[in-house]
Amino acid sequence: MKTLRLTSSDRAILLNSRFFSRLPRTAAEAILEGAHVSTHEEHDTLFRQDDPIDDVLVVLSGLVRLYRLGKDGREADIAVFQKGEVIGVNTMFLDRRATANAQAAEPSIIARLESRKLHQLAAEDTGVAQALLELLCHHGKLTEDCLAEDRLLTAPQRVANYILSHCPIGSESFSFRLPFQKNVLAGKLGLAPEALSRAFSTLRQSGVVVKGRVIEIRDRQALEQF
Amino acid sequence: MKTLRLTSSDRAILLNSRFFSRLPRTAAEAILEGAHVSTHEEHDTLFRQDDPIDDVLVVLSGLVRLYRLGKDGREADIAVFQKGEVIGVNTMFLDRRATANAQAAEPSIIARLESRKLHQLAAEDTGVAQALLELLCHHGKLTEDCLAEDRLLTAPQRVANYILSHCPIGSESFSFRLPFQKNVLAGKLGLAPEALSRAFSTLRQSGVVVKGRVIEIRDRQALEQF
DNA sequence: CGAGCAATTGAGCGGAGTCAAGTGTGGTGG
DNA sequence: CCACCACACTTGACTCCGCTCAATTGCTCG
Repeated sequence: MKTLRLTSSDRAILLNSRFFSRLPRTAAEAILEGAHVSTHEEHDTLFRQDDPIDDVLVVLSGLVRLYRLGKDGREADIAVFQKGEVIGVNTMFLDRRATANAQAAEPSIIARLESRKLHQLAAEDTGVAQALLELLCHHGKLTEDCLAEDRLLTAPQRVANYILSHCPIGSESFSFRLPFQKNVLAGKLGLAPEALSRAFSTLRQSGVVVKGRVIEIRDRQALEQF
Repeated sequence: MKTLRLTSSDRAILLNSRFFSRLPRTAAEAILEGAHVSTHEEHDTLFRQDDPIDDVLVVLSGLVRLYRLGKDGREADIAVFQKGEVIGVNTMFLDRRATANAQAAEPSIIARLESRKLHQLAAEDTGVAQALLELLCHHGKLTEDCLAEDRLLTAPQRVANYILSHCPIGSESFSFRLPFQKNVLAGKLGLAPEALSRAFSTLRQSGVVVKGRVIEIRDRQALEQF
């Protein structure tokens, strides 16, 4: 892992991200001041549970998996972060220690912002605080969604849900490309890879065709009531 | 449900709560200005998913269950709130609509704060924003814990965990009283009531004795490695 | 063309949900 | 004071979903 300064395209990605776009311009500039970039190969560990954390991470490209370890070594995914998403804001306001492990699930490029500085900016500028509040609420809702899905839905239902969440409203049939390996999707949905595979099989009879990473939906209705 | 003004003991409970105690004094006073109180019987619904939400709720006494409904009518608990805990901050920064249902799981007294006002205070005073940030991070972590436990632990392990989380560190044997009905605990742990019952049975062989709502632990070691 | 990894499929098992019956307990009223 | 009822909880029997392990297929890239 090498650490470098930001290129101008890095800056562009950051400034267009959901989080930065809600940030006051001056604050955004200030944070970019001390920012660095690191590159990682697939399976690189970014940090481990209980590690002290000094940076907030932003995915510039690639994919980061956040997971916890069970006593037996099994892994449970908490979240998966894609381009433009922010990791580690939680810890900034807790005890500054990671609550989970983070691992690159693809070759990835990561921006590192000084969390001290961000914290300080939030304490000076309510605009920054506001952006952080919205970010946290959004994350919170996603985690709650995940928890509810785990408890209410079967594997095929979860997968159907996931597919529908990628469907533009109003379209009856459509197709899209999975943004990552099926392995990762399985983790994100709280399933073993085999279970995901079987779920796709089951959904075939509802008009879902899977070829490689491309998902094709023929009958949206059938999916919705699954 | 009747709505009243705050009594002085209500104010005391609020001001001692985790959230208010982190709030600047003037802001706390300002919020209490427009606050009201409502009382609810067991099973009363406080709000439903997708309801527009104008108030942030604080539990003064009793218990509030937050849950989502599956298509088949099954319920999945997202969180359970006890005295002093705050409900509905998330929605304040999203679309102001409830992401779940809330129900009194006991006869309960609830304080209602104007979320508009709280939101405005957060936009003026970074101290308020800071308190909200900490609150959200704390909630976020709890939800993540929950998700990870669901995915990593069996029913007896979850129960063992719950018991240990109520154990003062360093004590080898101890006992405590469940703060609510087993029914509610089951929901909180994502279990059917029967599964909770069976889990307690299993844990008996590790030195857990359950009598009514009182849990007694004889051998902490045994629990920890369950 | 072959090596290696991703994904699928099959067989078997175990955990937890469901339904149904039983046990206990606290509260009410005779 | 006791009988009875209501309700929380427990226990049993059964089913089913999803995990595990293992074998196979299919891809991708050297």
